[in-house]
Amino acid sequence: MRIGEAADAVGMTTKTIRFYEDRGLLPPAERSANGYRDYSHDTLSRLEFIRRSQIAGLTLAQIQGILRIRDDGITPCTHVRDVLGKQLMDLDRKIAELTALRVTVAEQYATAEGADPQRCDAEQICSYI
Amino acid sequence: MRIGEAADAVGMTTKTIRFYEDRGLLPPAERSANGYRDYSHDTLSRLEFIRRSQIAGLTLAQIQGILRIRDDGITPCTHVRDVLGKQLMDLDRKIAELTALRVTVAEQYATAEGADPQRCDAEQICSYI
DNA sequence: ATTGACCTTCCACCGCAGGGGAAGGTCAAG
DNA sequence: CTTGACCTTCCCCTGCGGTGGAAGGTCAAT
Repeated sequence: MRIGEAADAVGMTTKTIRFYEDRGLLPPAERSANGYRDYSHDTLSRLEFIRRSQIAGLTLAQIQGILRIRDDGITPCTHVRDVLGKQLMDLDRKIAELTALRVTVAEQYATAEGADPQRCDAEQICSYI
Repeated sequence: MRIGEAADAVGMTTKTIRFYEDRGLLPPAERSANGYRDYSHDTLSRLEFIRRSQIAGLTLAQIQGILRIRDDGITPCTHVRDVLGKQLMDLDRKIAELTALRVTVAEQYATAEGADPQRCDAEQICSYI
């Protein structure tokens, strides 16, 4: 199947598929006699794996790491578990950071809500921030 | 004061200060006879305002919007309140997204933790994701 | 007179995940 | 035999917030 059909099948653009090949997430594509990329069903499941991984918030570099292990003929289970564990820690850290930031901004917003614009000091641009 | 002293005073690099001038967050700097930028205390408080705003997670574009209003001689209080309100909503949305993602990843991690690598199917690359 | 620490402008680059569009080749249908 | 829909490679652009470095000017101290 040609690249456009593959793209339609997995809901990506042809640009994205070529980009993944360029980045090494896909092996160099087979070519038809006319030079067009020719994809098999294997590529589709690989693309779908990439999409599922992205939904889990993994970066292309992390996904590539998993694919490389699979391509070496090794089951990537252990590595995947580690990557997911790291992703959990990253998410916890980000959520904690944003939650702390939310507290700060909520205080500033509360101040700005019930404040007197007269007291706004040009010297420091804005007294709420 | 020269740009290096200003940078030291507020804990930024000279590169960053020139970048802010280029982006319009600072007015074109006064120049000494030798062409060096010459900063007054006003610029320092402006730079400190930028820093405080960044700590609140505002983008340079949002900060610029506030500064522009102040530069027009208007107290930016109302605008600041709106920006902070939008920032609160953005934070809530991001926290909700990350929390939902965390649930998904935690499930995948739990599966990967107690799973049998024998059942790992090469067809779909990895059965946990 | 020269060294070293500043300063100036300008252009390019980082990560991240692609998108835009030009210039040209290929193929089936009308 | 031309039109239109594909495909190819190529390089540049996006947003975000800067950072790096080259080539050159300035100034105080030695």
